[in-house]
Formats: sequence, structure tokens, C-alpha cells
Amino acid sequence: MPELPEAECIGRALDRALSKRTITKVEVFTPAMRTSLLPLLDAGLPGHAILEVRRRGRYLVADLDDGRGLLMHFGMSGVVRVEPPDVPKRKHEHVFIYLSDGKVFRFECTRRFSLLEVCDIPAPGEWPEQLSKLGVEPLEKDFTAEYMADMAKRRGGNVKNFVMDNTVVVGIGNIYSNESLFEAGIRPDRPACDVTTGEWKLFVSAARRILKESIASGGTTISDFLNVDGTEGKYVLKLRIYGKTGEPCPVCKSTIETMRLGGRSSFFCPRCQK
DNA sequence: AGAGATACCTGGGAGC
DNA sequence: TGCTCCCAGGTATCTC
Repeated sequence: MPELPEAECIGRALDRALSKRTITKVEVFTPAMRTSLLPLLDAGLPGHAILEVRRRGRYLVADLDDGRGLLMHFGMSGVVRVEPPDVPKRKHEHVFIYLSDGKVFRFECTRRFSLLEVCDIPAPGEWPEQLSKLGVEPLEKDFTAEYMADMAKRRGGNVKNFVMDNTVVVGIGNIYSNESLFEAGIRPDRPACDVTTGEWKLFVSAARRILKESIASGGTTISDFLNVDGTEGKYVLKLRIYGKTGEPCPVCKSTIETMRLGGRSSFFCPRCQK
């Protein structure tokens, strides 16, 4: 399930595989994922070059040479590949984009939560309007304890859903929110407004470190995620709390517990997290 | 405005 | 073996 590190890994690989290639043909096999895929066929993409691939949160944008872009999101089961044209089509591959170097950019998504659409780029280097509500990037310098404390001031909901809110900070999903709150010693069901600036400092540094380590490991593969080269993410081996219900806490050996917050499984150590 | 619930979608696993 | 039910989860949308 792609969170920020997975999107970053895919984006880097796609930048290498797509930049400076020209689109020669587009095929759509499925009418819709999150949105209709059919407009891709009428967008006049063939003949246009891809300049670069950039990431914002869990979204990727492939800039085209005419002020438009391809906006991508991988939902939780999106996989992209760049392969020779003779590889047989897989069951849940929905779009093929043929490239001038002879390869094919293929978009697969089992659960159809993914997004692939043409967007307008307001100016070079800017982001499409669809991404205007996104919060800060957790690896940039404006993701600070003071910012988090300020945003949380009037938020009485639980801290876990707050840190997963992508209008606050992008790219932290269920896996990395659990891991970061554990590292910071914060119980996931605490009201967000009760978390102190000192605790936010611990959270911010934990989240940054975990996200960077995960990127270096090629992301986390739980069930669906694959990198562009088909390899699985290795960060799954380093998870300390996610999915560990009933196992001993890696720090204090207390039994790890689980609860549901916002409909999502949340894992925590009842002794280390307060 | 914030927060909770729900829908979207498929495959895999549990339970009977 | 085959059926039903539940779960995974980012995001949009709805309601209160």
C-alpha cells in the first residue's frame, strides 16, 4: 500500500524511465478507476514528450511539453511498470502508454482506487489545482513541532487520524502513523490538541527518520506494493508495531494491543505510549 | 469547521 | 469444497 516512501520510490524510477520520451500511443482497458480513464484517449497525448516526473504527497505528476501533466495516485494497490511491448497483459492492468524508446508504461490496480488523469500545470514547477489543499511535505523544513502543535490546537479528535490528515501533512498513512506514534511514545487515541510541543518534536523527528529509512529500503510491501522494477519494499522487515498485535513490544516486552480509530487498525504499546 | 460514517473495489483468509 | 463474512485502506462525499 503506497504511502509517501513508496510514491517516492516509484517517482524516482518513473523519472528515469519516462523523462525525455515521447508518447506514441495510449490504450485504455477499463472505463474507470477512481475517475474515468476514457478522457486519456481523447487528450491528444501521442506526439507529446514527458519532461520529468515529480512527487507531491502520494501523488506523482509527469510533466508534458505543452503545459499539461499526467496526474497519478496509486490508491492502495496501484503498481506501475515500464516493460517491453511483448509482455502479456495482466488481469488488472488498466492503461498502457507506449513510449518512443519502444517500452510501454503500464498501470495496474487490483482494487481500482488509483487515479490517472490529464491535468493542467499552471506554470512550470507548480502543482495542478487538484493538489492545492495538500498539507506540508514531511521531509521538508516546514514540517515542524510548532506547525503540528498549531494545527492541532482546535482538533479534539484522536492524534492518529490527525497525523493521517493529508491537509495537515501529506504521505503519512496507516503504517507510518502507527510506527511514528510508537517511536514518539504517543498513544494513538490521545486528543490531538493534548499533544505537547515536546511530544511533537519527538514525533516529527521519528516520522522523518522512518520515512527516510523506508525510502532507502525501497518502501514497505504489505500485500500489494511493488517497485517499478517488480521488487518488493524491504522496510516491512523493520516495522516495530504495525501488525504486531499480541507480540511483545520491542522496547519493554509488554503485549502490543490494537484498537480501531476512524475505521482503521491502530497498534500500540500500552506501556511505552502515553 | 470539525469529525464521524460511508462508499468505492477486489482478493485473501477465517469460519462453518 | 464452497459459501458467506470480514478486512485491508486513501480519498471523496455526505451528514450532524
